[in-house]
Amino acid sequence: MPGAKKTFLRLDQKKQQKILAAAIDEFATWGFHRASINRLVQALGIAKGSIFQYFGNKEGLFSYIFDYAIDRVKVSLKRVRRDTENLDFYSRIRASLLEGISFIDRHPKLYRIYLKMVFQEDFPARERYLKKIRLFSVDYLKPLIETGINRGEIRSDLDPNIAAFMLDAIFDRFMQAYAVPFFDSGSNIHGAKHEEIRTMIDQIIEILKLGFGSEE
Amino acid sequence: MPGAKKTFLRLDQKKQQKILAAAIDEFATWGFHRASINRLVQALGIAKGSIFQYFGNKEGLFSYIFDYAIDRVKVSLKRVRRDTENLDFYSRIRASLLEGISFIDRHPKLYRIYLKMVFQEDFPARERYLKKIRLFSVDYLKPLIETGINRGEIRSDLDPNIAAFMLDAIFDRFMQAYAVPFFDSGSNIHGAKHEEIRTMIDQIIEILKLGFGSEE
Amino acid sequence: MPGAKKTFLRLDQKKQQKILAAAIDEFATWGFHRASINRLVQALGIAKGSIFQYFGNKEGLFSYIFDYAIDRVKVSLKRVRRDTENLDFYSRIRASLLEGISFIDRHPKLYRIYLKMVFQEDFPARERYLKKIRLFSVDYLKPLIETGINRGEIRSDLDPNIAAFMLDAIFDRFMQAYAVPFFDSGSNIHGAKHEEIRTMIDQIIEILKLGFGSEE
Amino acid sequence: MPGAKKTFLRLDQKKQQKILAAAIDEFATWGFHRASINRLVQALGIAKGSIFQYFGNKEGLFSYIFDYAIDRVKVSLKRVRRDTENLDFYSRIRASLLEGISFIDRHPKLYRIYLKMVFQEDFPARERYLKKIRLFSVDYLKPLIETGINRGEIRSDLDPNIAAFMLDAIFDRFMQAYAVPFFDSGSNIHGAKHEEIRTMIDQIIEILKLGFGSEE
DNA sequence: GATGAATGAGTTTTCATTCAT
DNA sequence: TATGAATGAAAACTCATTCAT
Repeated sequence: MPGAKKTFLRLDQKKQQKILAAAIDEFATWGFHRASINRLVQALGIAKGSIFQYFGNKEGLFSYIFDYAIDRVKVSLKRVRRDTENLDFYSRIRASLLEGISFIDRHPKLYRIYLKMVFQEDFPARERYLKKIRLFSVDYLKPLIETGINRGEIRSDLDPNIAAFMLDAIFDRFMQAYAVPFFDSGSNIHGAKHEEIRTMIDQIIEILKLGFGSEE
Repeated sequence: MPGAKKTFLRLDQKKQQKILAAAIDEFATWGFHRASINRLVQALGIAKGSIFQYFGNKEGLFSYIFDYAIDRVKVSLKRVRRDTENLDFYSRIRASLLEGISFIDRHPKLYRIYLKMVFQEDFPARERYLKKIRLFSVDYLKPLIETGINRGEIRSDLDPNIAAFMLDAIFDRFMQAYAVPFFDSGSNIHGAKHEEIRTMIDQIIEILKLGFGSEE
Repeated sequence: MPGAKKTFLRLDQKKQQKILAAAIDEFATWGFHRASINRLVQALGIAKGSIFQYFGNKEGLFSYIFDYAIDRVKVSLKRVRRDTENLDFYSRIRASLLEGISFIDRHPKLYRIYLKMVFQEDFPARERYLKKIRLFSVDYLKPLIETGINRGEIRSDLDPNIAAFMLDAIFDRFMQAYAVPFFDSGSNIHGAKHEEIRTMIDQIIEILKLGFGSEE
Repeated sequence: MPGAKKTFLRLDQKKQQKILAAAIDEFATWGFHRASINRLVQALGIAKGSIFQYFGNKEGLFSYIFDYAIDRVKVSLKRVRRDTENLDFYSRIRASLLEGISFIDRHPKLYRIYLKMVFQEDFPARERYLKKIRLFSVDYLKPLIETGINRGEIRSDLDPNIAAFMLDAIFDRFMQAYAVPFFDSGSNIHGAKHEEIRTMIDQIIEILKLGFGSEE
């Protein structure tokens, strides 16, 4: 049911973009429940009724935003996969991590929406959204791992599911640490120069190599 | 300023416990902003004004709950540290991870409150709360790592800060994955039998050993 | 910021008038702080939210009422000034006093709002409102006095500022005495027949003539 | 009914004074309705129930404060009357005005309570309080005027009631202007050096002499 | 198709007063 | 006599949604 209505899609691109940007702003700043349609239309200078005509209700609007975000990620990772086809497993993971933080840099608000969605359990239709992400994560990592095993870069006694979980966990936590200003110093990585982050990633890759790959 | 007033602390233990439990329930279910004092007093069968006499305002109530949660964690980890004093570094990390998921089993609501707090950036006085946690995490991990280095269980060329970050990240992500019903299957670990989790932890420990310790 | 929103100004005149009247009633009866939006919308038979859509908040509503009152006074005094252009100074003051009590007769509630505003020091944005009045009082009295001095009706050694203060004081206190049911009898003037008030004014004017004008 | 109960009067003087001072503070700052018993007992560090045992209810407390204020004024003016017995009428009025502003300097809070009481018409039992003041004002001014007429300092064709009204008006307005920070500059007298105020008073006295006394 | 006025249940917070201890 | 916990009505304000124009 939710999502964009034809009325929205018939608008000219410029207006669609404007509404999209403002809605992303609102949800990223306030989360779903505290986001205010009042404030949104105020900022946009359009009628309140229009939003409901375009998206049905608040959730419809959010749903559209979320699908848009997923699309951005998909496009982004597809490019990495294609560009790294000939590299070894660890280089591909490394490239993916770099792409992850690059994505946050380019779309910080989209990532914040995602984070809020994951941890605010009372989100409407939260499970449907999460399923989309899960499928997507598996879709992306599983082939990488399998190719790695086939090529002998990962020891064959490692359960691919466990490997996927670990990679997903590292991925996720690394991005969280990068996006959320969690710590002021010490173990914090946000604000660190990209060089330092690259060093961190290299260390992680090193550990993965030792842990995943050391067979002989 | 916020926290429990004398008024609350003077109540008999039974009533205090009842209110504490109901408030934890409310915040864990709804997060801070969507939690409703109306609903809370309804559930408790007491007057609305009483809550404000006990805690000053909504934030005061939350603050009290949060401090209570931190105390639980402290007690919990202090025990682990004491009980594992004579074990090697990796065994201690392993014990800490096990204690972490045990804590979630015993206090699932407290952990959910914590998660929401971390990712809802518009939380009132969020930074004050986060500082408490950060200090605490550093207080706990740093000595463990240093002892490990001194004992030669961790290679000396590893930056203790990086090590702390990685451990904190693994810790945190593992607990998140355990607490949040993120995935329905596959790489999900929530709902997995404790046996399987133990196996996962063992694998992680193995990787850490290889990554942190392999010096010679 | 505060004042009427477009939403209010777009309503049809009849409804605007009805709301205006009811709000004046509420503020005149209860003052700012004790005025109740609940009671107001109850009396009007409209939804509570509407008032906030019209005026933003309670202060916005008050602000609108106050500006309306100032406008009434301005119109009223402008007329006096124009109608008495050719009269001498003392006749003009006399006419102004008469207009003052006539204004109270026509708009008793507006005057009561004004009085409460002046003496309730914790009023929000009280200073902004008072500034409006002060400017207005000076704007009105100063030219009158200067013209009087130029025409030789006021002795030239009288400080115009002192004269303005005295006139303003007499003006103000006279109107207060007229509007506020201060005394039940004796020195009270409220409820006195207009004839008697005219006599009082004449005596005051006589004193002013002797005090301000006796030069030779 | 309202006023202080025996329970209050039996307290030792120090505690009575402390409560009196705190209550004056509260009422002067917030007016009657916005004054908070909660805040008062908080500031005093005594039990909330005590206030109700001492004064019955909020109005009883206010009533006691108000009576206390009237007493202060009475004592103050009685002294002026006695000290100026042998002076002429105008000197006595002059001395009274000076005593008025001196009273405000010594008891600014009491005067603020009075002002709020006069203009907040929904005050409980407001009329009873006002009657006290009226009687008092008449009691003070009438004898002064009559003595002045008898001594030939005031022309005999002046209605003593009108004279009393005018004096009361000037008195009152002058004190209001002194107490309330009404104007920022120009015609404002608050904050003016006492010297300047003395000059103002002298001019007013001069006008009164011309207006009241010029008989021959 | 666009508008925006109307709605009313919801929110947190304050407060004078009562009364059992 | 003193205490202070309990009360609940009242306050200002927000908001997603509806629907007549």
